[in-house]
Amino acid sequence: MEQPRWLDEREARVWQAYLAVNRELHSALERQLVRDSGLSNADYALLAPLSEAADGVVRSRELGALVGWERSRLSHQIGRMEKRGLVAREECVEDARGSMVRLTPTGRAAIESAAPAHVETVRRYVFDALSADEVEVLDRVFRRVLDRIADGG
Amino acid sequence: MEQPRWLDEREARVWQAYLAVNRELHSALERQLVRDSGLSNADYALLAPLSEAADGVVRSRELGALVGWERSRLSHQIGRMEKRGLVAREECVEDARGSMVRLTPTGRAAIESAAPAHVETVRRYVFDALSADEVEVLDRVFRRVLDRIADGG
DNA sequence: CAACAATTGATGACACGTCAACATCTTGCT
DNA sequence: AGCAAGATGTTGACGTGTCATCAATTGTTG
Repeated sequence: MEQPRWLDEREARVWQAYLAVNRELHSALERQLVRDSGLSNADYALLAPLSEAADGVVRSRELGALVGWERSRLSHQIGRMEKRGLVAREECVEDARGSMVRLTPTGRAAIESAAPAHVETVRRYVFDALSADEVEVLDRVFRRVLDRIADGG
Repeated sequence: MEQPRWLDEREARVWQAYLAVNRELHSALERQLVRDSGLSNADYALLAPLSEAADGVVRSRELGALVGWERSRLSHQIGRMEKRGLVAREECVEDARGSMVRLTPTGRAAIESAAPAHVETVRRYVFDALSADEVEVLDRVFRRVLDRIADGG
């Protein structure tokens, strides 16, 4: 690392604002979810793709890919949700290493009851504040940043 | 909750992209920090404002305000950093309830050695990918979202 | 000043996330 | 077939984040 290329004033402000949005949005959504339906952001992240799958059954590996989580994180979260009866683990027929995750009736009821208020909250805090042009800029920008991170180091 | 106003296709895509940026950026930065300097994002978040304060001493309450953390989170993190010798707690003279946080020489060495590579990583993943116009849009958008969340409910 | 309220910080319990290590199974190579 | 390499999932340890609660102190108000 030679001469560090520091952030200029505007960049530093935007970076701090990004960190703040992260923090505040995450905790606002978590509070709303827990209060209105007893689900956490982590619960919701898994229940959403499960509820969209045929029969509410998804292979663990694929569920991980859908939400972008590592195996260990996924396994721990599924374990916690299993204890509360939101999902159930089943053996995988095609691949004896694998494990299937099944959405229980309790889990389906939970996500269906949570979704409207959750989406409404996202809309209220985020999309109601944005013009169509701004949404388009965000789309491009987020995708570009993701590409950069994926392109390694 | 009457008719839920669902997100349209583009909004849903952008929301997923936002969640992915969060996830990937946070973990990429964490990995870089831990690898190159043994600090976590949480460590860095506290060391940065401490290193900019006169004498490296900040009252706990104010440090919390600077980084936007709740008291409990701050107290736990300071405790962990104190164990590793990065900061030290001292009594507060003006207010016997309070507690002062002091950056130790070890802590200062850590943040000064970590900062250049960390900033370089933020620049590489984020700001090098953005035009000046896009940075300006992000500035406005982030601020508007923060205002909405702060305006309660 | 006394009583009540608010602020500040610490703590324990528990949820969440990451890493390294492990067991098990599948795949690919020879 | 047989073996090495990779894939899949789980586990334990530990760092991180939130909530409820507590103790101590300060602020406010009658």
